[in-house]
Amino acid sequence: MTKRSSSVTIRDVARQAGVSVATVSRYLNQNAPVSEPLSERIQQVMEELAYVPEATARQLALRKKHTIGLLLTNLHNDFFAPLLAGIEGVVSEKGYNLLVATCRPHLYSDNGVQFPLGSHNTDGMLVFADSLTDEQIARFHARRLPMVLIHKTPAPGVQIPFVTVENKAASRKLVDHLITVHGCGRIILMRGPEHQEDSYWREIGYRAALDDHGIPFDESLILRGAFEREVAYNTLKTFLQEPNHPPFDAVFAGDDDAAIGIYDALREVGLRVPEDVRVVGFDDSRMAPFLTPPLTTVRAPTEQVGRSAAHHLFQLLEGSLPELATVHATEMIIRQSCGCQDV
Amino acid sequence: MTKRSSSVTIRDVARQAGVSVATVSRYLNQNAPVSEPLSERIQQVMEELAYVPEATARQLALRKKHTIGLLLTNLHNDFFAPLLAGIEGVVSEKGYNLLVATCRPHLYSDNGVQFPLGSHNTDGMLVFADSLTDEQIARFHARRLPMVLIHKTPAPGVQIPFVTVENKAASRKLVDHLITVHGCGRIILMRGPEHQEDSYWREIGYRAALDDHGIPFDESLILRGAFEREVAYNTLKTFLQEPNHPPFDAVFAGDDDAAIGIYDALREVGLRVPEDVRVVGFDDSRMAPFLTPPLTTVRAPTEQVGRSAAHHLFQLLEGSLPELATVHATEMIIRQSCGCQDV
DNA sequence: CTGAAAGCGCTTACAG
DNA sequence: CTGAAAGCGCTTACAG
Repeated sequence: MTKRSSSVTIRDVARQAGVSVATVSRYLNQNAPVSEPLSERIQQVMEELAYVPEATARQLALRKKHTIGLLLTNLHNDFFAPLLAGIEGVVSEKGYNLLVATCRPHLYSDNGVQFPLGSHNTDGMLVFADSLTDEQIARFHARRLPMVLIHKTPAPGVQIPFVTVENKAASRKLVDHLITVHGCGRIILMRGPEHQEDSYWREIGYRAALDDHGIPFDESLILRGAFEREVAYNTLKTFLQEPNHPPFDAVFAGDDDAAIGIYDALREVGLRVPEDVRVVGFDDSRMAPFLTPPLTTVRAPTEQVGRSAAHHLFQLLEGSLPELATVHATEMIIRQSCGCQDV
Repeated sequence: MTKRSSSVTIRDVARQAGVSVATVSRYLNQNAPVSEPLSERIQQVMEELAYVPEATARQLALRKKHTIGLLLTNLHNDFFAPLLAGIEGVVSEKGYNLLVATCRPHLYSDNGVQFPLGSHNTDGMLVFADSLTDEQIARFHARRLPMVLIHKTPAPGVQIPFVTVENKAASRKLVDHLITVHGCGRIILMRGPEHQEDSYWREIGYRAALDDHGIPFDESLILRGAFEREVAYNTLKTFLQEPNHPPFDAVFAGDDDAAIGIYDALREVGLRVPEDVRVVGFDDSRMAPFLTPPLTTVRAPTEQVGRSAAHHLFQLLEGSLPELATVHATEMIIRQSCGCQDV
């Protein structure tokens, strides 16, 4: 019952068991032989004292944190649940800890910014999309912090493994479907966040599809959606309230979450999906099949992306080189919001 | 360019700046006066060397981790996204780190189990539902680890703050609605996980409503749902395949996620919601209003629960005593799955 | 197989 | 205002 600290340390158990701390440490880590009798004494004392090793001391001595960091842009999208589930699964399987933080680097200047995650508290990081700028990523990389990027490609020449999803071809196919099968010609594109890669490639796919059919690109049909339900809702609402907005017959929502906002905005002005306007999304979130009408979208294996990313990070930590680029396949899922009948 | 470690330490900057490490430390923490000239030198050297303080060393010296732990049962339910968002918000606002882990204590014996989270790596823990047994909680509590329980009440006599949601009255009202307004009399209850409190109180509410109307409780109408979509689906499917299963006219899904599984199972055997069977849920997840038909349910302020819990934990860490019991109000949300018309 | 001792990178009385 | 030194709780050569 000492005054200074209520917690029992390795010294306490060593003293109590009549051995050196080195021996206790060895027993604990099973990394050097310890005789039977001593082992028993130590084990017993540890239980009596309910000893639990102080992780930070161990981390300091070993210069290894045994934890990986996950940097996200936010948590307000159902997209993140499966991503987290995938990551957490492999992290815990490896016996590691998972530190989760959100970070919007574009929001604040670089001066004196202390990042929530970095080499000071993790052995490696999973960096989602735009949670870090290219410059910040480069800085971490220069200091040799193991990283893998998720839904984000490193800057040219920077060799950081990344795992993402096929965006362009799938988007092109989706928009092509709208054009070819449903005769759409005035398709609104609800963009994702500025400078976001998924957003970028989905737009490229959209443009390619238009091009394929000789439909001119119309800037007035490009709206800001941010991959967020509320934002998409508000943007479309504003667009619709404009007395003479350009005509349109479909909207490519950017992602499923935005599609929901779009459904709402459309409904409020009495436009029916898909009769009056066709809507398609991206992600195939858990919700997509249950919307009214069920959402035609692109399936992205988000949980799998989480798992791959985590695996690759561990490969890095273990000294082997994972593939630099991992692009998971996506698949068009036809449901009814595009105008198709029940499948 | 030393061999041993690529990272620069406080000694390096002290040496380079021609001051003692104590001074660097003081400058860093701004907790003791440092003269202008030295401050400038130090600042400059820190930048030159790109110095970033080693968190673990600091944690060890201060005996404070500056991180809180969140223990979950799993991540495969959309319920967790808003919970995490609420928690992460206040944690990062406080400048703390968030360690996330999942844990199913009922699955393995207590022998030699090393918990992923505890006093060895956190300053305090947020414990969700049954991620820990009462006994395990008691053990952590005995060692004075600050904790707040989420959607879980401490064992009798154990004084640990908890934040949860009103389950019983809301469930009673919901079931009463089914009986009174829609004339249901054979209502299936899809239970949540075994021994789970939310599940327990929702059942109590269900029974109370039955009682209010003199409807006898029928064990054969109680099904296992686990608050999981797949489980609920399978259980109901099995039930329906039984050649002479008891008749029923409604199902109280336990939670919204289970409700989705129920929709599916019902649809597959050609039963329509709400015409043939009424369905109600609990949580009011983001998905609920978009289901077909829109789900009548109970709104639980999950993100707010996350915020409260985190706030209370910080109060504990700051030495003040938060309220022991925080029960957030819930509210019945009538939509169409119960048979009501568009509201 | 076991122990004494140095070291991991910080902080903070204590003395000046 | 500043520095020398002890301490936080571990691990691991080094010597036996």
